[in-house]
Amino acid sequence: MATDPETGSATDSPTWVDRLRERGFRITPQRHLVLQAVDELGHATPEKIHVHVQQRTSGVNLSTVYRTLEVLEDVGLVTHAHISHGSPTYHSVRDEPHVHLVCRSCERVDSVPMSELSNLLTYLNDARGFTPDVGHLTIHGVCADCGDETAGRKR
Amino acid sequence: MATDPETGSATDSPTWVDRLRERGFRITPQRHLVLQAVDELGHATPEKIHVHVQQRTSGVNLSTVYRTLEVLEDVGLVTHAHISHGSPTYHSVRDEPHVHLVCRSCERVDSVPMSELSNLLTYLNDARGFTPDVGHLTIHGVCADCGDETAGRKR
DNA sequence: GTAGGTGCAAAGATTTTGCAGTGCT
DNA sequence: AGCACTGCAAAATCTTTGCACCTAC
Repeated sequence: MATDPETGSATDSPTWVDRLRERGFRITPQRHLVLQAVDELGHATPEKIHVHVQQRTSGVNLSTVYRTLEVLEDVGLVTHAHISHGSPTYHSVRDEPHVHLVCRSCERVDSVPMSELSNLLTYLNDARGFTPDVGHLTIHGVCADCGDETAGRKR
Repeated sequence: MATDPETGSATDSPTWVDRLRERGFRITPQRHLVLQAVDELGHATPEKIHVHVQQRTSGVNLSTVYRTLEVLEDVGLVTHAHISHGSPTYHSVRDEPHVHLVCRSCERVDSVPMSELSNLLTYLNDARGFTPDVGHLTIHGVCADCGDETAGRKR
C-alpha cells in the first residue's frame, strides 16, 4: 500500500516483486532503488550503484548495497561480470543477453549480442555440456582502434 | 635452442632471461622462483604463488610476489585472468592457449584449447576488429555435472 | 660503484560482519 | 507482533607503497 508496485518504470513489472516474494524476501525501498540503479546504469560497480542511489535518497548504506546485490543476484534479477580489475560490475538481466568486449588499451567496453555467438554457445553445450552464463562473459583484448597504435606491443 | 642451463625445467629456456634483460629488468632469484611457480601451478592466485615459493625458499615476501608478477606480465611472460571473485589467477604464456570454463556451482576450472574456438576468434577479428586476449578469457557457467544436480538451485 | 630490487611494515582499498534499532508482512 | 532488513562501525581481505638495505650488473 505504501509502495505501489505497478508504476510505469522499466523496473516495475510485477516480476521483481514476485521474484523476491517467492523466495521469502521482503520488498524494501532500498532493494527497489538498487535494482533501478542497476537498470539505469547498465554496467555498474557497487560503488557507482551506491553513488547513484545516494543521489535520489540519501541514507542507503554501502553495505546495504552489497547485501542487496547479493540478494538480487540470488533471485536472478541481476548478474555480475568482471570487467575491470578490482570491482565486479552488475547489470540487469533485462538487458539483451550480450558479452562484453573490453579493450585493455583504451578500456572501452563494447557489447556483442549473444545471437552473434550462437555457434560458440552451441559448441560449449554440445561438446562440453557446459552452459555458459552469457551475461557474465567478458572478453578482454585489443579493439580495432588500439590494435593499430599499439601493434607489436606484446608480440 | 635446446640449451640446458641448469635444470631443464620448462621455465629455463633462455627466453625468460632475455625477455627481462631486453627491457632493462634484472634477473633475480625471486623472479625465477615466481615464474617457476606460475609454470608449475597452472592457475594460481598471488597468494598461492607465494605459498608455493615459500616452500622452496623461505624469505620471498608477498609484496615481492605482487611486484614480480607485474613485471613478468609486463614483459609478456605471464598473463592473468579473473577466475574467482576476489583474486586474479596468473598463468604462464607457455601453456597452450586456452580459455577457462568455470563452473559457478562446483568451482571446477576446465580448459578449452583455443583451436576449438577458432570461429569465435575469427568472428571477433573479422567482424569487430577485436583481438581477444585468449589466455585472459574466462567463461562462467554451469558444467555438465552440476547442470543436473543443481538444476533447481536458483529456484 | 650505482641503480634497480627486496623485505618489512604500515597505509589503502574493497568487501564482510555483529549488533541494535526499524519497518515490512 | 515477529522477524527480516538496515545502518553503523569495526573487522577481515586483498593490494599497494615508503623507506632503508642489499645485490645484480
